[in-house]
Amino acid sequence: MKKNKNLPTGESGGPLMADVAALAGVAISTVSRALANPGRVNEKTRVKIAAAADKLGYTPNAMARSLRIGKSDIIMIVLPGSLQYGASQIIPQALQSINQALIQNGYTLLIANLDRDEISERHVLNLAFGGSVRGTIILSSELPEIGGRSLADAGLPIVSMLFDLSSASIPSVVTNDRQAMREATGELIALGHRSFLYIAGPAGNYHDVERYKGVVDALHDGGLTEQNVVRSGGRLSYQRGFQIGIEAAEDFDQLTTKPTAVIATEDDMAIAFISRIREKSWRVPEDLSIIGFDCAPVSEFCEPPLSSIRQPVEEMGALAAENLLRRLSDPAWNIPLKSVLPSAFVKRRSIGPVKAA
Amino acid sequence: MKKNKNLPTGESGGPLMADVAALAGVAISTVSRALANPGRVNEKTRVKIAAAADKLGYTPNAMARSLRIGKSDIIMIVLPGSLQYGASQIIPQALQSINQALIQNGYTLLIANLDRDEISERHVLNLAFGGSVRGTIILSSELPEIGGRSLADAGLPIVSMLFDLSSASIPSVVTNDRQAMREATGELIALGHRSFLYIAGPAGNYHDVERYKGVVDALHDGGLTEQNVVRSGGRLSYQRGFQIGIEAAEDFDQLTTKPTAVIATEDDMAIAFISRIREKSWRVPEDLSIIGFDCAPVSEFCEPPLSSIRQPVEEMGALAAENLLRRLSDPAWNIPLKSVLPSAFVKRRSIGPVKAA
DNA sequence: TTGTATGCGTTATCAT
DNA sequence: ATGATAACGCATACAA
Repeated sequence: MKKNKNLPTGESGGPLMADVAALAGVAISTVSRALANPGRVNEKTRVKIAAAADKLGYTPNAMARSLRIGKSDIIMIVLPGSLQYGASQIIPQALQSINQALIQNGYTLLIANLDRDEISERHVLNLAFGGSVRGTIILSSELPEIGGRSLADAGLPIVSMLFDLSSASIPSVVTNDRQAMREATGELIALGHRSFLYIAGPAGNYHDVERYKGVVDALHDGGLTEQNVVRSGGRLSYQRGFQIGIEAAEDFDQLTTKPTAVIATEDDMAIAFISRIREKSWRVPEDLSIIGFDCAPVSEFCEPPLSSIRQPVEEMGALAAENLLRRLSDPAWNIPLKSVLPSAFVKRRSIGPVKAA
Repeated sequence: MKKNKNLPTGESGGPLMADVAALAGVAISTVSRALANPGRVNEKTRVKIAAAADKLGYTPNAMARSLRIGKSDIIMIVLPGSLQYGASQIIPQALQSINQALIQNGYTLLIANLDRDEISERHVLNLAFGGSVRGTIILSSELPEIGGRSLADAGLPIVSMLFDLSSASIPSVVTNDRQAMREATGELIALGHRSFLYIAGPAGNYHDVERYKGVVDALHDGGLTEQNVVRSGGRLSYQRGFQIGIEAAEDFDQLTTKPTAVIATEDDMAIAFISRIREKSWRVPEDLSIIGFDCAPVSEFCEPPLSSIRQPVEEMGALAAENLLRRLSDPAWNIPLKSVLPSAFVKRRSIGPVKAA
């Protein structure tokens, strides 16, 4: 293993292509071909080179290769914030399926920002504009944008997931939040509920907006209006789902006429709400029906098991990754601007008929 | 913005240092200096160059830079498997704090694997040996190792976190699992419990082994022996924590003499166990006391709120990152082989005095 | 202080 | 089918 002498600094390097070439007794360019286009080299020399490479434990330098060919194999994932979405696990689940698709095609996953502060934003843009990255999957309603640079202008293929960014011309893979919530709320109405508490996510957040629209749709379906719903929350981010639920329970406590059903934008809120409301001797679902959203893994082990809406997270992740990969291998192909995969209501014991007055 | 003509393929490139140099009317090397060592260039030219760079929206090519200086700013994280550790969120929490420390120092976080299959292992090793990566943080008891290559031999600084790999000479940041579990079990003994069900993690897993040792320590402290504990589980990975809890509840059902306290290696197991056992009309803590481990965010909203052990995850992540960064900036510095940050027992309503017989 | 020239490790073009 | 050589974009030793 020849050491390269002029290494400016840092850890010592491993064997180079030149070392393999020397050992195999061929030119560097032949080694390059043998490794990349095995078909365009004599089988005998190919074997010889492969043996040499193996013996030396040669691993190609990815950066040199990327620099030369003008593209890398790194896919950047831009997250909306923390991975710690309480119990919901939506983001980790999404990452899981994305990663699987990427890695099987030889790509590498770079997590760009778990926080959403300025230093992280700048970081994202440097990566995007700095040539290190081949494409981007974004899970956020806002594109990183700072100092006149926007992620959209980095010349990289972008796909969005979970958030509908199609209006910004970014191909998006989403679920039918609105319709799913409409159906779920419909179930409550069918059970006789006429008065609701809606526990909201962050004000203006895409999911909160869509899901609340679904609630209103259902109200209209049932001949009701927004008058029938009281909103709570809207001040904190999804990362603080439990806290939102706690505050909603306090709000509920203040209400003079109590709703008979509670609809949370997300499971964490519902879970914390139930916990607090039960401490005040409210029974679920006898006194109060409650539904969440996301079908957090823990939701079926709650007391009572939480009715919720299951998103096809893995399918969305896989499709988003698939779309990006196809676009990368065929720049002429246009990713569908919007793909919608359906969610499903999962009925559990947290809802029941409205209490007879 | 001059287009570079010979781009082999792919997305069009942005402005280069040469473009900035041309616009500013200086040599490329001067631009390089102005951007990297602002001190070693005339202030006037520096301003001129900065203006030109800004106007063109210049972002340095990270790969070219890395190739030239022989080191990258990418830190690779090797995970034990899925991010979806049920509700515990330990891994995501760790990632969060690591990322924060890294990004503030100009480093980038690369998630090497979300699964732990062969293709991922190979991927990890290619990254490590391929020069793309500067250092590694591993959260796993097993070093990627395949085809004669081991992550340990990549010539990269490695730090471990959550898992004690100090016996393999890898600097590790861990918590005192054993002692923490000893204290928690001691609490149960102090409450009068003499007969236990231990819900085990994966057989041979570092955390399971350590924590169980702590249980045994406590038994001895109290003049008891392993005879006083029945083990359940040990067949599934932590990713299936809920499933382990379900099966433990079934095991419990079969026992002729019932333990009065249950100790789970991890919260998910405890949560699922409680859910199932309550369905069979067991009351917690009146009939049965239960503790978990990790203090999952959701644990305080369980019914009843779950007693558990809180690990200083963020502190561990920060320290691991800090150690790695210090090592990178000072190769002569030796990272402490083992750092132990203490966990703390959090007492909640899931435990109580043993029922009078 | 600034410019010139060389090389990082690889791929691709062009001869042979 | 293979080899010599020039680039990819940047940083640095050295010369001016």
